[in-house]
Amino acid sequence: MSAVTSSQPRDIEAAIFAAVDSCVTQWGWDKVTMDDICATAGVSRATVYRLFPGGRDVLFEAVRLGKLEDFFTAMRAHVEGSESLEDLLVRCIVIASIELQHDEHLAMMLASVPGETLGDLTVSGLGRIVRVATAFITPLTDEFIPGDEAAHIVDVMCRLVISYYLSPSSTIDFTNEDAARLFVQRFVLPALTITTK
Amino acid sequence: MSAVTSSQPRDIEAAIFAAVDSCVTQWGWDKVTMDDICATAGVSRATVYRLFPGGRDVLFEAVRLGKLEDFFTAMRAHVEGSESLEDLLVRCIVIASIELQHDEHLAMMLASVPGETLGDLTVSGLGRIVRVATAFITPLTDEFIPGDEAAHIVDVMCRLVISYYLSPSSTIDFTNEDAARLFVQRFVLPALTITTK
DNA sequence: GACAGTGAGACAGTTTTCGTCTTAGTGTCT
DNA sequence: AGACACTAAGACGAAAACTGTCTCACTGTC
Repeated sequence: MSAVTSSQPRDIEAAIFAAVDSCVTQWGWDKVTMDDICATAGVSRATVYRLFPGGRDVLFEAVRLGKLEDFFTAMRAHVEGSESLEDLLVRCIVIASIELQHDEHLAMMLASVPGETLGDLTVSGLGRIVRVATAFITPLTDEFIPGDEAAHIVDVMCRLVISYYLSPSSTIDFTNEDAARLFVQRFVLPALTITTK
Repeated sequence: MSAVTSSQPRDIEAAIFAAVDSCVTQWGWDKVTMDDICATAGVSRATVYRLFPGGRDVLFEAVRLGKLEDFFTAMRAHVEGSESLEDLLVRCIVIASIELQHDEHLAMMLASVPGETLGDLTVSGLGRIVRVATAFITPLTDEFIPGDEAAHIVDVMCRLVISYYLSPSSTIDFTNEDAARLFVQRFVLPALTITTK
């Protein structure tokens, strides 16, 4: 995108990221080796280890972090400018749920431990997602409720979205806006300790 | 299918075959381990090694042999009763080409060496396919031409079908019956040393 | 109870993978 | 030209995974 005068370290990094994505899509986290990634990226192992000191863990962590940020950045763009807390929450829930359902690969990316199955996602990967989600979403709630309350709400909502994604319910469908709104109105907003605008 | 009085050794074998198929489809030959297969089949490793003494190689060989036989059995059923050598050859070519194109997974299954890519198929896997194809098809040509001549024809046709599958040509499309027939008429039948019925 | 078949897992030998390192090659600057 | 930064290729030992064999306990059937 931007001009790079020397050789293209950005391009190489991007190629590696793309290679990881491609390899994971093809084989899944467990089956991918560093050599697979190097070969796919058309890059030597030395280069990968220099760009990502720490090896496999660091590289995969970087990829997952990138995915997470992409996801929440895109989501934030879609929910920015909400005129009420209710609108904001509903949009977040619906968009996240739809996106998760649409891209199963994403869910694995979001998980913390590489080999982690979707079933195990609730165990260790969840905390991570909740943290990032909180960091990304709470700024948007600033104009409606104080930070600590927002963190609490986001935490709960995040867990619910993931739970309903992993194990859909017949009574609540978070990919449906009306259902999500009804849920927010009944269970979330009344739980607030202070009055919202 | 048939009644089995004791426990179901057939079912277990079938489960293992299905597991191999599933695993290979999901990860490819290279990435599949015996443990993957055992887990997928819901069977202990001891059982797999008892049913397929020799381990991985024997098991995979059995699976590939089964696939090969399925393929050619199905094909033979479709071409049986051809009323002329021309018809027989054309049908074989078209059906094999379509089937190959339709099921890419099959092509890998047909290859001899597990890790073999499609690109390498021409090297070592080809001989195997040609052998089996010859064994399955030549009986059908008996009423038209003598065995040694048939083997020669099948050999050539087999290589051509695979070649055009691996690297399609703009001039000949073996999945098209008319094209295949034209080819047989022009290049194959005239090459026969004796007169066909 | 004898028996055949199975699951679970320990075991050693082998192979693969990881992460580090060295070497040589390439293109860009001064 | 020479210094410099970056890379490919691959050797290397350590760690991990995989393989194939084995034993043992369990579960049904005869």
